[in-house]
Amino acid sequence: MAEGQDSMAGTPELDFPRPLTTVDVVIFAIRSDALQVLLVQRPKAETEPFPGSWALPGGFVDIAGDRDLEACAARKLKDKTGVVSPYLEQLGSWGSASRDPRGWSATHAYFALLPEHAASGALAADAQWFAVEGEKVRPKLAFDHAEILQAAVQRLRSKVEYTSLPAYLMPLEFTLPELQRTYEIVLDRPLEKSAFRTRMLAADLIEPVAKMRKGPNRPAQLYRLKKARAPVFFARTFNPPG
Amino acid sequence: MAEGQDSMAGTPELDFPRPLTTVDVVIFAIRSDALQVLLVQRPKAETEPFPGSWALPGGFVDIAGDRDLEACAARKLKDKTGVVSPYLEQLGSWGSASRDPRGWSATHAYFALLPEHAASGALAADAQWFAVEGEKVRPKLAFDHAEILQAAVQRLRSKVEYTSLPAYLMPLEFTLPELQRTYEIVLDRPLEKSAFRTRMLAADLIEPVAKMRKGPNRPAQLYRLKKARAPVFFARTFNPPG
DNA sequence: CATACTTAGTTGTACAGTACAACTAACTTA
DNA sequence: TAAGTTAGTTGTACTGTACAACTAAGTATG
Repeated sequence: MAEGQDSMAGTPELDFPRPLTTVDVVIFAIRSDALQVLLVQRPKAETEPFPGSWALPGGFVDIAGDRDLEACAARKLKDKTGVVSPYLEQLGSWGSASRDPRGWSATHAYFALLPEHAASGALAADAQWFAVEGEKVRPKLAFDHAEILQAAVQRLRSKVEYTSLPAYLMPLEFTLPELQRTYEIVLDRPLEKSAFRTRMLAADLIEPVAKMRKGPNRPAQLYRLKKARAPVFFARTFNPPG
Repeated sequence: MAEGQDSMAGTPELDFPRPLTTVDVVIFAIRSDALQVLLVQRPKAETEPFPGSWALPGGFVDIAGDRDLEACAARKLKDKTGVVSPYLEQLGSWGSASRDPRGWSATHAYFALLPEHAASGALAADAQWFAVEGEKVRPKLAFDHAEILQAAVQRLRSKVEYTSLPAYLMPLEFTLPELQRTYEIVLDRPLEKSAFRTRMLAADLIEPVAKMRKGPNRPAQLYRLKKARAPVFFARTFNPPG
């Protein structure tokens, strides 16, 4: 990067205007059999940009308190949901002169996956879950957050095609049909049962626990994630294109 | 993100310290039958951080001149290589209190793919190509640029497994064996000839031109990219894992 | 208590795309 | 004309999925 390269050689000049720097987090969970995302309502004071609008949780980097960007994202996540260490992945950054009325700003966007039980915990007062419909949510979002959300949904859907990411949306113990249902909700299309089972069991990702999920019909084997598993990558996508 | 959420409600306070904001570009090309990356030497003045070290091309965002982050990355690329619109993709961002001795800083990293002829053009005086060895280069890099380079190489290798990205490293006209060689250089492993040809020809990515590449042995069919082709995604990786 | 219903899980065949290997084709050089 | 090299094709095997029919195990209902 050569920080300082743009300034006078030999006399680094750091005294120029800097962009605003923020971090935003797209927090996903499966709730009510649907993919949902957590939004916060912006303060209603007219001095604020987009007063009263819904927005992604986030805010300025605190250069005194935040060690790095990921710690900043984790802090915002914890502030809004109380959740401490879920799946957290960097999504990308958006920066331009026009995205914030207060001036040139750049945001570092992350996305997080929460299991349902974590998503049902104590929310911040200004936070609320919204169903993802297509690649959008109902309310009009502040800033360029609709674009960021769209990128997050696309990234999630794309990775779900060939990774075990949805495992992070599951409770500690779950059945294979439940995991398949989560895949189907995220991908918004049905998957084939036997191929799904074969793939998941071959992936060395989950292990059976000595319990069954009882229900109104045949009980299902319960599984849990093998400990400390990074997401698994599959060599193929699910339904071949064309 | 709710920019401003961290400040007092009703009285947005923008008068707090902001991180330094930079953009860095990892510029790849195939040169001398190897994957190479463009580095620049930092000014030698002792007032600069990492004086004389090699670093990724980049620098501060110019909030007066740069419309957005990508325009800023394109500007840095053009400054160093003269190249105007190659393949340019966002890689990620790195930000922490410690990565720059001048204070809390965040960089937005991009990576670019250049065809060899573009990479051989007029370089900036402080710029030079280095072979990528493994996921590193020989010289010790300034800041956290070794880490950024490593992420770029990993991203490139990973995407090459299932996309047509290497097409952007090729000249306007090329043969299938040449394209395969480019894949092999990036992946650092040999690929199977017939499967490679089948995949590429089935991808509707390239079209033959009415010319042959002459050489000391059997001539090869020349192809070119179909116009305005976004990268193609394949449903499988090349060599199945395991 | 038998039967229907529902969901869990298995089995078998077909198919697509690649791996692997052997082959043919076209050119140069000696 | 023969040898060497690279381009390009062909055929068989294999892997993982698609598709569909099947069996298994429970509940609900008469």
